[in-house]
Amino acid sequence: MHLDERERRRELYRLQAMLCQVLADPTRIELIELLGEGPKAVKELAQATGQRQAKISQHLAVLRQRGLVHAQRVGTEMHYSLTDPRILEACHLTRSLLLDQLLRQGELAESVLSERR
Amino acid sequence: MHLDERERRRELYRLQAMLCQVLADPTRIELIELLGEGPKAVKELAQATGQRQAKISQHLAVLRQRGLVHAQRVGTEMHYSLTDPRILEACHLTRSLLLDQLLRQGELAESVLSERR
DNA sequence: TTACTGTATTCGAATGCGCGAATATTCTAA
DNA sequence: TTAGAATATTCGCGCATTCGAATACAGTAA
Repeated sequence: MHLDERERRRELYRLQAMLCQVLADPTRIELIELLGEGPKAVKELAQATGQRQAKISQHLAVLRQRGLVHAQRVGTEMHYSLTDPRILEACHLTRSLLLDQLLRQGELAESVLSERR
Repeated sequence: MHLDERERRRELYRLQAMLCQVLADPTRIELIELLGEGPKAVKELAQATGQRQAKISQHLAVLRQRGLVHAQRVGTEMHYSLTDPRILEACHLTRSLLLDQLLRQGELAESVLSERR
């Protein structure tokens, strides 16, 4: 199957969108952050996030299917870890982008307020 | 309204997820890439992507509402531009992450194939 | 004014996602 | 083998998202 240049770029954008979709959930972001500290069992993750185990497993399944995390059996537990530290980097970059946005909005709000004084 | 530490972190993750959600669409990624080259009119963007104008406007509206792009009237046209070059950076980082993943999968496929020889 | 170009919005249908609840699976220890 | 702990999966509902089609709106030029 041969794709021309535009189709190849489109396909890449499609895959990239799927990757971003995985990052587009607060629970999954939290899981990635926690796994950034090192491998953890499902139970630990459930405890740390305060979420029900089934929910955590569901989100871990998504991360697993997309190849962002790796699971390993240790006795009766499953230990999850990030497959690539750059996943954490990507999270941090989008977060700093977000913080800048919030900051700018804050400044905007302040300047609007100061104009009214 | 006072939030404790955990709630504040949760709220941040929620906002970050919303930001990622915006990046989780192939058309929007393409628009961001195009706007990375400089400001462009809606018509240009529609042409460059080969998508219908209404669709482009819809996606631009999403980007606008989330503060990723800025719109400016120029005569009868609307010129869109990125509000922050780091948006492009974020796109590029997730893309390189994706490419690494694809590469690794490719290597895996190759090693599986070579084992069977 | 009218006509035209460029852009935005609305609507409805189809699809996809996240969640809780319930259930299944897998491993270990007795 | 049975019991129990840890984890995974399935199902169904409510909600959000995307798209095309149609329509509305804004600015310009005649």
